[in-house]
Amino acid sequence: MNMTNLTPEEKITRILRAVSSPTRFQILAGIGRGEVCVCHLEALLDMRQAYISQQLMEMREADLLETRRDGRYIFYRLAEPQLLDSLLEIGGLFSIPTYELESLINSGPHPECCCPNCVAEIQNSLGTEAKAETN
Amino acid sequence: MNMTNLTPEEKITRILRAVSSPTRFQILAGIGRGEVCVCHLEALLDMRQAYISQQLMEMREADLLETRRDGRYIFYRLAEPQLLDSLLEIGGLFSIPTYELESLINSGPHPECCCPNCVAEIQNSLGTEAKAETN
DNA sequence: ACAATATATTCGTAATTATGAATATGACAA
DNA sequence: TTGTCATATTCATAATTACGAATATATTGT
Repeated sequence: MNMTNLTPEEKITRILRAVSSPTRFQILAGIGRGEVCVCHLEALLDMRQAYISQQLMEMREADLLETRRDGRYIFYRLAEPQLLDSLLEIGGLFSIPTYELESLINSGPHPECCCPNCVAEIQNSLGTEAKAETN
Repeated sequence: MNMTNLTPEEKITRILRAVSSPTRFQILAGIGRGEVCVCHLEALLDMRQAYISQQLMEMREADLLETRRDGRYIFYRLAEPQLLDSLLEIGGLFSIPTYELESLINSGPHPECCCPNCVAEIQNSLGTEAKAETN
């Protein structure tokens, strides 16, 4: 699909449409400003893996997401993390408290996710925790 | 439809969904930062009246639009005109030139619209034009 | 009261989207 | 090379949405 011959309204609504389903918004927020693997989202959002993959594909086709492969893990990240800020801003215009949306935005590892990112971060915080205890 | 029991993701996507169809985006932009009547949009966008009304209703139900009646005309305006800025911003993030979207945003009267607003403004500019000619 | 005009609503159907079930692929470890 | 795990794809169908045709309503001028 060549996008250069889209009208301006088609271009912008292609983006908007991709985030305008509650499920996809949750997934987008679940990815947050960093990068996460699919199983992370699975644990975080309690959705079936196949379903998450489908929605990720839709957002990827709309150029919202980019991916990086690391072994058998595939990490997703927002192509434009600032999109989250714009969406919070729109929420603000319509009286949606920022903290409500912010609370959906992922940050940090998930205990049930076993991807290298999460495992590393959890080990890390266990370390500092132990170190803190020795004080 | 009581909105207080919606989840945050439902609240925000209710707004996003309402602007995520090319037709509705055109109408929203056609209203612009001021207020216009339905027949204005009819002339501007070359769409059928009934169809425009339907889409206006959808956006009104999503609280995007407000109305004012003046005789047999009903004027629509954005509940939050800043929404346009946020949408342009999102467009910018995804390489949609601002002028492309800006060009869809209505400003000023339409020669084929006979509502009081348009007629007044056109008369007005004819006046200044005539005055300009006398210089 | 009636005609004309601006806008809204209802209804039917075509088109699209959502979403589950099943299965495939690709990478790694043993 | 086989099994396992992470992720992707395909397919079917339920649910929703798009959008035209027809008609209704509200306001104003006559």
